[in-house]
Amino acid sequence: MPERRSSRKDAIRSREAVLAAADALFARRESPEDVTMADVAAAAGVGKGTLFRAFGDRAGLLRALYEARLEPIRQAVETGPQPLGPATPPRERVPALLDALLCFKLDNRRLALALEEGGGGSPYRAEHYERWHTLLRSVLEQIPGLPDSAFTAHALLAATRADLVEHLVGEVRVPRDRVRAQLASFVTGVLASGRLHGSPAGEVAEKKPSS
Amino acid sequence: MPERRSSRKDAIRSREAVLAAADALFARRESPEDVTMADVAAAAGVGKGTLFRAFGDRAGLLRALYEARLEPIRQAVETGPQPLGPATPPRERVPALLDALLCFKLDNRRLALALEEGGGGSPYRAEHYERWHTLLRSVLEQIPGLPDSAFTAHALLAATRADLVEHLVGEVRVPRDRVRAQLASFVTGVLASGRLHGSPAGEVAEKKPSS
DNA sequence: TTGAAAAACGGACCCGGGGTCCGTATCGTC
DNA sequence: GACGATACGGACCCCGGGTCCGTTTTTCAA
Repeated sequence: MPERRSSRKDAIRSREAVLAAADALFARRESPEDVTMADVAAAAGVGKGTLFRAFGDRAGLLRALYEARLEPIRQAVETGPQPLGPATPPRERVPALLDALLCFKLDNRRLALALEEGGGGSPYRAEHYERWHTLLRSVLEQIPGLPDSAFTAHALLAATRADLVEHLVGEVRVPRDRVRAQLASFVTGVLASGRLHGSPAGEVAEKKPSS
Repeated sequence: MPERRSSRKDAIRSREAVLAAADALFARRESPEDVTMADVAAAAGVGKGTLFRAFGDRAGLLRALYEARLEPIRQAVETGPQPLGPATPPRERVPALLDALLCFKLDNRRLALALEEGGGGSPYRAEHYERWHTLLRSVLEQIPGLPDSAFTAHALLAATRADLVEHLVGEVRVPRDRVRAQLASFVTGVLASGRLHGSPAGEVAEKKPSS
């Protein structure tokens, strides 16, 4: 599987060595922030210069790792069978998407954590977030009765934030399947609410904040 | 209002100078991470040593600022009148609480952002989060039909995350009241879903993740 | 095959920011 | 006013991300 065209083969080997080493390191170490770039370089048997030339900066490395790991799910979502694929009816697809995302973060806790917090500024500017949000939004839009699909998409995605997942699984020690069930239940609730009212909300109580 | 007992008055003056300076800086500067400790010290007319003795570390300063700002809301929630106070019926209090929190983050975007991301590890270990979560959880518990109040509380709080708020208001330029309305609507939906089923969810589709 | 230009390598180096240390200044008490 | 206790401040240390450049490897044309 030839990857980078017009790249020297030693460059490609380095790149892959780094990817593998970083993956291993993030999986092994407790906290993402004590995986240093020098560590990664050393573990990959490569100089720091090489590492930074290949990925630009720390965020670049994280992104590359993340995308690589996410690829199968992306495929399944874009062109796969039910319940992730495009042919799935919205009410079924939304929970499936969120469950898939949750599972991904459960399986790649440290990595997701590293990307979302250290990833150079807001996670909301990352294009992988953009992708999930756009997708989820458009699927939600096909469900009648939901108030604001853009915001709802944000809110649902927020329920799968890496640090929340880490907190639940790593600190509170909630078992994996329990978290999945809770999220599923929450999503169900949100979707079900659409059944009740045509277009709720609108006015909100008067409020005079301190500032 | 005498604050710290058994502290020398110059210490108190320094402490307050720092608090004020930091507050101003975080409000003025675009991104929280380009407010440096040295900046704060300089702006307060104080040495770095003083600053660190007073607050321990960066996270400590952020926490102190945050708590100070949050104090009025805390009061209103613990011993205040409706709709924030304890006498409010749950179905009404939950949206009020979340709206108050949202407003707070809208009014203190940079600060909340700084605390949540740079605040030394997971925001979920911070005791102010703990407080909100415990409170929200207990109020949710009084509403029959909601699946798992602990998780629901997390999920609702996640919808007010500082970086999401910042994204919506600062990037997408959604007007303040719109965001409030959207959140309100979302919360309404979540609460309403309890009306439908006694104890939903439970089983979740089989899934074999990559790892 | 070869030789030279292009591309990649690697680690010494730089820089900026969080946090510490300790000699000096201030406070508070007797 | 003198002395112990406390706070001050900024020079200093450390560590991690990112850069630079002399050296090595690859590639390709002659």
